[in-house]
Amino acid sequence: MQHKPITILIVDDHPMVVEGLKTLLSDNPAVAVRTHFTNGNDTLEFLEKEIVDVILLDVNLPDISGVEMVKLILDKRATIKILGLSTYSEPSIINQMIKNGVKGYLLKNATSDELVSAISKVHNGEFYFGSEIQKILADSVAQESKDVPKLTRRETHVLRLIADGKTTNTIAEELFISPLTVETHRRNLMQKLEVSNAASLIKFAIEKKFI
Amino acid sequence: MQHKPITILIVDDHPMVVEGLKTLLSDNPAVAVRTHFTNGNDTLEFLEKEIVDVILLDVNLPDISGVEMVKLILDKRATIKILGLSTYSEPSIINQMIKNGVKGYLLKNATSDELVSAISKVHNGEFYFGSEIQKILADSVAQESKDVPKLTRRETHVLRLIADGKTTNTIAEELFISPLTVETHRRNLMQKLEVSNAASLIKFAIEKKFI
DNA sequence: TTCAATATACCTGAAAACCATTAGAAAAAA
DNA sequence: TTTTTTCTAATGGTTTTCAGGTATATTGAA
Repeated sequence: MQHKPITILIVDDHPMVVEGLKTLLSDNPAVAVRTHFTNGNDTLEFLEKEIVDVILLDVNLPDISGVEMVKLILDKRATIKILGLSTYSEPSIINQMIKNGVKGYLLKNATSDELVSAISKVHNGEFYFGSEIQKILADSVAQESKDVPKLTRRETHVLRLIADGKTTNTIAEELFISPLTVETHRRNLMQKLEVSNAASLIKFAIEKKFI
Repeated sequence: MQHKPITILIVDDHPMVVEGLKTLLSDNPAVAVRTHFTNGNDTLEFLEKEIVDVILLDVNLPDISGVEMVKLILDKRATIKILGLSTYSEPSIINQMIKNGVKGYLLKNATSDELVSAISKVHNGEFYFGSEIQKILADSVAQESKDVPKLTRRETHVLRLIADGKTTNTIAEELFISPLTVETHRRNLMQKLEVSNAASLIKFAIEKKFI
């Protein structure tokens, strides 16, 4: 049975990758690369007038973040299936992309087969996440549920300032609150995070990207 | 004037990039991609018997680190010109690669022109570093010369332990020295690093990869 | 071998951080 | 609207850090 080919839009600022994708997909009659863009704005402009079936979207574009792009594209064209594409796998970004509506996610070390399979899956309304991505997702879910004890906004703010090396008094001045309050926050932070000194607190802050 | 084409070996575990490079280079009669490998060991095995002019070497291979690869390749075939290739630019890695003997460095968002130009330059015995890389190198040199005030081995060790969240007494026990000595080290560290509290000390330690 | 750098150790006082607990006001959630 | 959470603040005490200086053994390089 002969279908119309799936039309593809490539959005990636790496010429090597763009050419690679085109080459990898050129053998396959089931897909047709319509065109490509190297930044977010051109892509959005194109989508004002035209439409494709699947977008291969690099996460790191020079102008607009991948996470933002997903939202903007789907606001405009809700039916387009977006397949995220990145070199390394950052759980938080992947999570956000999924929250915003990507239908699949590929690492750039994916094989030609994976690529085609991912495209046809998302085009059929299914999801596609490679085994590596699935592992990351599982890990991040597991971590989220146990690790991070949900800091309040104020606590997060105070933690950031503590980790900046600021003293209790400085923080108090900066936030227009009493040093005693700052100390209370610090103590609550240490309790929540189950640490017993400032060092571990700062380590936590840096590791969890609070800084 | 018609030269023999420059023979190229591509080493990268991303099929998309490999295909992209091949496509980008296929137009140009001055270069000829001999073959490609997706890991370090296969590459080294190949180089036992064969030789090429220029190797396009991805920094992040699955088996051997890029830095190590440069050394291993040049140990075997000192005349080969190696052009480093990576998506993101990590100063320390780039520096190490250069120390080990790469003749140039490209980011994967390089254009086709840059790519060809880089290849021909390194083949002619020149160096090639894109403007972004040059900026990184300049920055890292500038930083190195002023920032890091050369900690002694002991100080580094103590710093690591402090940043691990260990108390003075614990550190003292662990190193079989007096807690007072640990405090002295801490004090000297703070003086050297020009910070006035433990928090900043830990931040320094983490940022400078002491941990 | 001498000298400089390093690692070790100690003292002291002031400042800051840490611990435990309580509690009212404000904001968010139910 | 009521309930819960969060933010604020205080008391009072203990521990740790910070900053000043001093001093000795060890090590490595000139």
